[in-house]
Amino acid sequence: MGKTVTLSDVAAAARVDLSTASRALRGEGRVSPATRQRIIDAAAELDFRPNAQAQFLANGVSKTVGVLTLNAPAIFAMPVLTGVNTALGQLDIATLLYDARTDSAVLQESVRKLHARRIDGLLVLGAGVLRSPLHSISAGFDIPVAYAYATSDDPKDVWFMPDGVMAGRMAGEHLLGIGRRHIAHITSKSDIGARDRETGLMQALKAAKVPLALGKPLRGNWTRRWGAEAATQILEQKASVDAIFCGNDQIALGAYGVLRAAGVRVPDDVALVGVDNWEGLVGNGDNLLTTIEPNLFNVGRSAALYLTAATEGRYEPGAHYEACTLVLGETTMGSGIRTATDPEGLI
Amino acid sequence: MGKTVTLSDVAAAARVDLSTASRALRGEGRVSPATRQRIIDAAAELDFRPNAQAQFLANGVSKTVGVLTLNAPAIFAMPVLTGVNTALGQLDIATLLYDARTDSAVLQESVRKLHARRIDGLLVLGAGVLRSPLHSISAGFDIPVAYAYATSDDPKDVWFMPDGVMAGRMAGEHLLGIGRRHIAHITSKSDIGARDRETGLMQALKAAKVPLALGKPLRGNWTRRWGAEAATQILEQKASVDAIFCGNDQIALGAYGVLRAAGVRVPDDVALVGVDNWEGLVGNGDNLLTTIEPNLFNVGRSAALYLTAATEGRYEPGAHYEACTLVLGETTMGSGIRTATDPEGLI
DNA sequence: CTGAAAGCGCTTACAG
DNA sequence: CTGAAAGCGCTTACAG
Repeated sequence: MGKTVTLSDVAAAARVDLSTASRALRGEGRVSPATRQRIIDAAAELDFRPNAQAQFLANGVSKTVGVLTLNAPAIFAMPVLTGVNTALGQLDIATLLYDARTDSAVLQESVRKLHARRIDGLLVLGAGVLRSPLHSISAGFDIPVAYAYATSDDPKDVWFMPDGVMAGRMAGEHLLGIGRRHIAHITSKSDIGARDRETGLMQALKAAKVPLALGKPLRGNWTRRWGAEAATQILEQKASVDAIFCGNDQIALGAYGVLRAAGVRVPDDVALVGVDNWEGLVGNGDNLLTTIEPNLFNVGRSAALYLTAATEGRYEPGAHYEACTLVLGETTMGSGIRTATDPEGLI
Repeated sequence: MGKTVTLSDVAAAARVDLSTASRALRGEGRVSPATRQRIIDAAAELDFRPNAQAQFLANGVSKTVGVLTLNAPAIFAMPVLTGVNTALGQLDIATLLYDARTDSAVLQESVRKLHARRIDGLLVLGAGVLRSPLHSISAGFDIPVAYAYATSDDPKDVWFMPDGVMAGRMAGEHLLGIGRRHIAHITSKSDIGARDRETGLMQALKAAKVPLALGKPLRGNWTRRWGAEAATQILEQKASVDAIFCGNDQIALGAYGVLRAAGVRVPDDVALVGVDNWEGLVGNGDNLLTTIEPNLFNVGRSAALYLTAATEGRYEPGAHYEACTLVLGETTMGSGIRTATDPEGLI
């Protein structure tokens, strides 16, 4: 392992000035084909790798994006962050994550550090609806700022979210598509995610001129327990329900348990759709639940790509909603969804 | 927004040479208290933030760690990566992620880029047992290398893993602790994770002089379906079993469904313990399953901290196992585990 | 204690 | 087409 080879070494080997070598290597400026080739050969010969730090300093960039978050290990933040990391890595851009928790002093200090590092862009991650302290962040930066898995009340901001309305619409259309006409909705109350999914469901029902079963959604919280309780209510009402769109997978699993225990066949009597697809990520291909995958990874990726392309003015401000995906499972498709290698359907 | 303020500006404002300013600001070298204070005041006044890129170049560091992985979005990789990001961010170190998938050419190119960037350390993430192509990576680097959620067959390597043996031991001790003496084990076959958990369970049983129920583990795969099938087998054998340690949560959930459907009370008749705690992360406090949390976030953090401290020689080579945590749930504690705010226990 | 100088490794006008 | 020079913004021996 000799010393690190530098541009001067290449220039010397090719018997040119290092400015000429610099030009040749990046294909700019007038350089005769002959000397260019000589320089390129010398670089290859010496296995020259230009010092990125030096280039950054000379170019005034850092190839680093700052990520500010209030709670990185949150389950919803991790896929977004992974999407950010992956997309930026493909562009040779590093990620500097500051987890500010709720401490405003830490946040201020983080912003200073990001400034010092001359970051090329700033991502604010998973803060829910944006509060003022975070909001003011963008003020001090003359670089692109985006919000991922967070929204803002300022229309000049740019943010990226999963498409909750689409999730609800897809769930509704799928249930209608398999012939269900008495579709109930169990969800959480007073939550923007819940509202969007409900809106989407209602769009689908309206388009098919099918009313919502029970007249209105059952609103509780996001837990499996609430799903069980709401399903129990539905059973007790002896309402005519042949499908339930559950606001998330936990609710769906809770409802599933109660329905099965009551001897209700799923999906034959009642079909079930959830949202989140955590089971799908973990479940080694179980495919129990039909669910809507919110593609959080893509939310992170889109936000990251925006940041790197923002200077080119290719993006509109405001909200960007990432498409979600329908994941089929037994709760709407029955055991037909099972894989050929494991056809017994033992669960 | 005027121009960016530089060290020269500070020096000029304090009427000293910039070399003096540099020394004063970082507290090194002989500088009289008076002029030092003058310089510090000037810096504060001008809101000086030293250009990190320039410092890196001068110091020959990058404050960037490279992360090489074969599949970043994998469910087990995300928490590890998040742990890495968070720990490094606290040290003002950026992360550059290259997701090489299985392409060896991409991998080689990634290594070149990491070299060019003069990364301060390299983390290989979640590759399972290390194969030769990845293994050779460390050869070209004269910086610390660590493996996170991956193992190596070279004892000179350093790697960080969740403690699978401890997971099995904790599960066993917990079941013994609540009075169970007929503990069965459902797990996956031919998997290093499965083997470690089994080893730990057997340690706990041996210490208590309690034999494994059924004589040996039921080995299948990691799916909920296998959990259901194995539980069915146990029921059919009419074996005397009052607890099952399941190799992961999916198996536990599959077994849970079958037991409940067969009228077996959980945990009164049969207690259940899983491993992974995904439900806990997602479940909004449902606490259905008693499970072992592998603390993957900590695995990532430890690997990251090793990388930054490696030069100080504070770490041993070889394996480092991160402690896991017992998460109590209804499947061993009954409804007593329920939160006070939601005591009905409807599921 | 303080300043003048060289250096980190590259880029980029500017002359020839 | 090519080279000599200044610059990116800091650090660090080396003199005084």
